Amino acid sequence: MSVRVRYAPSPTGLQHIGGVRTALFNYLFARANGGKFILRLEDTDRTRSSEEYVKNLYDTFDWLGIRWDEGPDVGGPKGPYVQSERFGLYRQYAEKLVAAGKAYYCFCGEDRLSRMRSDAEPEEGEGAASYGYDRACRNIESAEARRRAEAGEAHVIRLKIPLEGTTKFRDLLLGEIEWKNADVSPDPVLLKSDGFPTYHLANVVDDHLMEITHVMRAQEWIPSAPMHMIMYEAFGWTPPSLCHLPMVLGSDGHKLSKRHGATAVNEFRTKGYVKEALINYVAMLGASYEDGRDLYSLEDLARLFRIDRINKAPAVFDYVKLEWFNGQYIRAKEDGELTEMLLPFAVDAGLFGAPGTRPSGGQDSLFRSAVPLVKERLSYLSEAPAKLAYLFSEPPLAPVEEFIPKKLDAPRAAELLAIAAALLPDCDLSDIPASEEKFRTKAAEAGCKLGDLMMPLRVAVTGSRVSPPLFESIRLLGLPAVLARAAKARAALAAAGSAP
RNA sequence: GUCCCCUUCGUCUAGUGGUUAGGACAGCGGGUUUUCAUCCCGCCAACAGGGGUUCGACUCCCCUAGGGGAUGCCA
Repeated sequence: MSVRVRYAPSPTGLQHIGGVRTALFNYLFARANGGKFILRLEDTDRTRSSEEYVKNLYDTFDWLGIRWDEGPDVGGPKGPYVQSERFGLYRQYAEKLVAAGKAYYCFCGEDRLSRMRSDAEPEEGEGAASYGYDRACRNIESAEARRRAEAGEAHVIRLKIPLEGTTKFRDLLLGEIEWKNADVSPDPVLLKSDGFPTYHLANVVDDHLMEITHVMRAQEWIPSAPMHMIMYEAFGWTPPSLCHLPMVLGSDGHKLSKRHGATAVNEFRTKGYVKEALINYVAMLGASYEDGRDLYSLEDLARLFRIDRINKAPAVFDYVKLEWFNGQYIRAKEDGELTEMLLPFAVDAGLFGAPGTRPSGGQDSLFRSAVPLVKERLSYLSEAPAKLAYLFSEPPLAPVEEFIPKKLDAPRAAELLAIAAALLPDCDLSDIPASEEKFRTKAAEAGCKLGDLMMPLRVAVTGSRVSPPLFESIRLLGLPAVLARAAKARAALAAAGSAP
């Protein structure tokens, strides 16, 4: 039987790292085993589901380059792949369980249930309290229950969890897991009063109908696994293999959530993370592939993925390490591709005029030539515009002290700046080593280090002590502009020198 | 409260009875270098604790502790 796995998110929020991790592992497992990866939208919570989140889901995975073989947008033989479009199915299957005596109508209202829950809160100094539904409706005569339901009385359908005995299943990662039925959630709701299924029913019915062979989901689902097994048993179906993935935690050690910052994939994207880095990093959260390697492409991962290389313990999401991966992939990009990736960030940041302005022809070619200068200096794509701004507009004059090399003073800085500027017309800036050699010689004559000779010029040209390489910058900027900036800086230094 | 899962450097991990417990990120210290960065080299740093089993335990078993999760007409 060939492998069929699914990612079954509910569109009730933005896609975040946790979801991507689950999807990625399912995808990798399918690819590694020549199986199918299926997307199923679990939009059964009609108050929280929204189109906006569906769109975000598509955008996210489209960006990441993770594609499903079957799904709402691409179709497939087991559709529809949206649960709200399968509405009729669930009542039908729930009724089947009722008819078989495995489930029952429950007429308890929300008010009674919430009162019951708050009563169960452990009081100060009190011992064990029981939680969950008290099974009040379980013993209603079935004919009586049917009559009330048909009379229009609001109701849900609940699964009968056996009062005694145990339920066990074999988790592909965790091994044998056995539960006392008394510890399973007491008679969970299968069909809500609005006629929609709960996750539990929909997930079991659809996994069966869609012939899912392996369910890989986060470990937070372990407690509901026994109930699902009881359902498969009640339906007389063979359950899929289960594999509960370790959770991804925030730096505070808790389940990843909005509180942890930029966990929505969207935000990583706008901050300038590249997809390869995100995929590589997330794939390594809670799993390993081969020894001695850090960098894996999606294709590598798809080939190497194995369940027995997954870790059981939860993993903490580390932004710093992700940043390292990002730098690695940025540097690995070919210049042309990196330029295309950087361009939107430059446009948005207003590098070419007002934010949103496209580059002119000249700006475009300048930008292309400048990209190699920042490539090794980027952790995120979004950092590029600020680092290159001095090439596109004159930077504000730096404070005087910025110009002054260590242990020197303003007059000396002005002098070195003049020497450096005077040397420039004699340099062939397309030959960096030669230009550098000229400067080195001149620095020796002037009795200072090369760095000291370059620093005032660097600050004059780029507006900062920290900048991309200076000779290349000067070449891109052109001599006239550079000399003008140098002159302006000299004037400022002179003024500072004459003031006490 | 109850139930379940987990436990190797700060973090991600390798390890499947005999290793100086390896790698990566971070940190620290050097080197290359026109600044910054890249790159290179080095250092620091872990088997939660206690019992067993065994000639021998990070590896197997038990207990304790700690962490996490679940306990919804949300998924």
